[in-house]
Amino acid sequence: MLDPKLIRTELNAVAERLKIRNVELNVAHIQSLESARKEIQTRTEEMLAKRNARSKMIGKAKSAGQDIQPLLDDIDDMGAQLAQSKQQLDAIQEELNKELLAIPNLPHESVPPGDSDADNVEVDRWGDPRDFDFVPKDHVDLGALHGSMDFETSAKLSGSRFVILHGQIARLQRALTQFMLDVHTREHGYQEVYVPYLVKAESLLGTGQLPKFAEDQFKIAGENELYLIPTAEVPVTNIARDEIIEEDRLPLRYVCHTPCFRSEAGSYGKDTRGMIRQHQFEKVELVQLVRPDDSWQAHAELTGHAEVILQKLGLPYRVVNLCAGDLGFSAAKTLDLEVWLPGQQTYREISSCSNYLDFQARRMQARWRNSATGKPELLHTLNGSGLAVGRTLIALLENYQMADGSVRLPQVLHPYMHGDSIINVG
RNA sequence: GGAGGGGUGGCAGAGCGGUUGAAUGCACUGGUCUUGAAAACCAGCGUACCGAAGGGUACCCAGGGUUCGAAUCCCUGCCCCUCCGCCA
Repeated sequence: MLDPKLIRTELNAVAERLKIRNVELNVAHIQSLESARKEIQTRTEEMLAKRNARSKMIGKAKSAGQDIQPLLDDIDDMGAQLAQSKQQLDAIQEELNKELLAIPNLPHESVPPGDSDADNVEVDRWGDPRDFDFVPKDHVDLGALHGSMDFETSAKLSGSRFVILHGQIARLQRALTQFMLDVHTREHGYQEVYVPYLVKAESLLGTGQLPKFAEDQFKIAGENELYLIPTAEVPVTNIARDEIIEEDRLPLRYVCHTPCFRSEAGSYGKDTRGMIRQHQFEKVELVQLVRPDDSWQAHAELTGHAEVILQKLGLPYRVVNLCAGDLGFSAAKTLDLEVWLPGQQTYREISSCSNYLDFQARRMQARWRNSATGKPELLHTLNGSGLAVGRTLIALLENYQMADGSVRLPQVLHPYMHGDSIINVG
């Protein structure tokens, strides 16, 4: 959520800035709501003040032992009027709040203009795509060759966009997860957390998936309103919801491995082949809660932490600055890491590292105590994949395949594979 | 699933329906004292909204209700705790 003060005082400037996202703010509507709110609130509070003063007088008279009956007789009935005024105020505040919750974050000045991923700007590139002396297969063909990536049986169990992994490939996914967690906890100073995979609507509201993107979430049946998490970002960031964190505990750096569940509504026909876009996938997520002054520095560091994984695995990638049109709802800026996939001859997103500034923190009331002012102030929140495990698995298979379909594993993974250096076919 | 007990400021913890935004302690900030620190003492110390200001309004888990007046009484919901049962 944007600062309501900003909406009140700089509405036109906010609307102007949001145009870069192709978001058209209904300025007139918000302005009329706001001025109505002001008027009704003032009127309501005046009535309340009158009522309070009167009641206080009765209380004084009574404690002084005076007869309060004349005072009671004198009271005109303003109850109905007050109730009506209160109701109007509630209604208008609710509507105003609804409007505010639907406004996306303001893009940072370094965010390039543009409408789609075609307008994203490459800012860095690491590693050279390997030269193959044979035609590299994609991960689906490789998986089939190994007999350990099964989309037919998973479809029988659960429908499309699921997978069953077997044997060494299943183990490789687990190895990658352990490897990533170890690097981030041992080398980058993150604390490992384990969190619930089902969350309340409030938590999704806090990070910005609700109310606008309800159709992207899996909501479970049952008496409790719970959702499967689309990313560990939701439970981990919400740890700080309604909390005031002491300054000496900052920055908080969490790393968390969870499955992620996405309905992928609206992506029909997109990435239907293989493991690129699944309803369920594994991810290792980095989350940081920092002092506002530190968030851009933290964003650069966090992105670097995700890059380290790709570098250690020897996977070529590029860094892309998302254009305004491709930027997520809550983010002020996002750097995507895109890994090279020889089977597709293209770079594909494997990590998304975002700074949300105080946008999520305001929704969640996640605060810290500023020792300079002594006051609680909003935190800045950030997160990034470190990395998407399923896509890393794909990238490894495709980049390290050999002519016969076997896969040579990078050194760093050998300990996690019980010393195996190659995944052989058959 | 059964039976009880709770949700009050950063924390702990009081609070006959009336001058309570809320005692007290801790923590925190400033001051006195001290070479310095500790201790002691004094003072200050919630959040949000409206207003140029004086000031006003709201908030004691949430939502309703009773009342001239609700942290305090009633109802509903949510959450937590204890005991019993069941269970990976």
